[in-house]
Amino acid sequence: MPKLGMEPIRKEALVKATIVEIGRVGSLDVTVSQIAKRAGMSSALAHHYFGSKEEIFLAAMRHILTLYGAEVRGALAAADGPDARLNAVLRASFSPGNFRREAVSAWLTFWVLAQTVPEARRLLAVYQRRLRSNLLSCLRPMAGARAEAIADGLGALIDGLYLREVLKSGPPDGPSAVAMLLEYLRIQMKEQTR
Amino acid sequence: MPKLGMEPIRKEALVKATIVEIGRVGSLDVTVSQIAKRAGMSSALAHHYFGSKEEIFLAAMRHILTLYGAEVRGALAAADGPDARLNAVLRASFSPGNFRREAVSAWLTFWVLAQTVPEARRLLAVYQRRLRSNLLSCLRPMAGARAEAIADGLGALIDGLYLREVLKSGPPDGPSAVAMLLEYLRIQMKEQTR
DNA sequence: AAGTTTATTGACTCGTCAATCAACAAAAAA
DNA sequence: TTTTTTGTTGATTGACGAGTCAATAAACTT
Repeated sequence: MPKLGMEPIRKEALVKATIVEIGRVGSLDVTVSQIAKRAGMSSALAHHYFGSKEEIFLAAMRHILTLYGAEVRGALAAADGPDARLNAVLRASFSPGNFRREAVSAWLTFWVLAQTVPEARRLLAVYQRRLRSNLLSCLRPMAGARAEAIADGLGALIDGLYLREVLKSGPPDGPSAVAMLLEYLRIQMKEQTR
Repeated sequence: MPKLGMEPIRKEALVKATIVEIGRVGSLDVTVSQIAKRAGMSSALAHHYFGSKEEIFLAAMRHILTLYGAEVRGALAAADGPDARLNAVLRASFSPGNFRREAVSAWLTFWVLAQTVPEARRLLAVYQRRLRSNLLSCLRPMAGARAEAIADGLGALIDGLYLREVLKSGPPDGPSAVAMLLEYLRIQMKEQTR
């Protein structure tokens, strides 16, 4: 009973199933069959639409980055003024969604992928540039020439705090990570006035 | 021609070969045969001495952490006074050795492993505690009660900067990462005096 | 109605790999 | 010197997995 126009539906199902499966096993050691089964189709169909396992992973990575981008945009839209906007960007990186098992595994394994798969590296670079640009647009009004250095510091701190939160034992504590970021920002801004 | 007392020699060879192979492929997708071949023995012997692939990986992880620990200890021994000691600890995380392909892959894949393998998580926790304790012993004389917060910030910043250096395109720039850490430290210390 | 495109899968190929085992060799212990 | 322990590997097992393919069927085109 083949309905037409299945391609986007199947692809989306596969992408979501991929992320779930990566979260379930905690690595890229996921078979196309597992993914296809969770997405409710045969593995042959998965190959039909994506061609290879690597393409499936890259599509999943794009999806994760898209989700993150949407979250940031949403938070930014509701924020007024540089201060609130900066707050929104920082909080977005530590939202509950980013601490879900699937998201954590996705990020960690994508970092590994980025070592060797050029497209994965490119996608990661896109994300970092976007974060940096978001930070800069808030920081420039407040920090002027020092905005760049502060943005770089915040960016690295975000990644490091995220890594530590997700790998420590016990539940992650997003708010305390955000507090650390705000403290960093606070002393950087105080620095501003000599 | 079996010489006796081979066990430690074989194990060491396997551990080193494991790290090289992980660096070569950039992930844990390394076969026991590849490792054994590089270490100059049959895969059966690798299983004989380690029992399973996972045990080989954990031994490799212990080795990496041991190397790092030795590097820090060495740098600390040559440093006089809290300031110099702090400098030594920070620089040790961004030494050329830590930017070698094998070390990078090892750290990234161990982070992934730590999600699901308790022993890997434990080892990572040991490393983090040691780093924290090293930082604290330097910071307490300079920062008193604020030492803990500063140590946590430095720890996260180290991980985040490392991640960004190794995943960016182009060669990593250790000194600039260290400079960022020192800048963070500088403004934290300035904060000390209101 | 005939032909083309899209959807779909079961079966299969070809390869790989972790782990085991039997067997052999040499040193040490008895 | 017999026995035990230690070192070592080739061959094998048993399983799994990525990707292909032929075949089936529904929809759309002409």
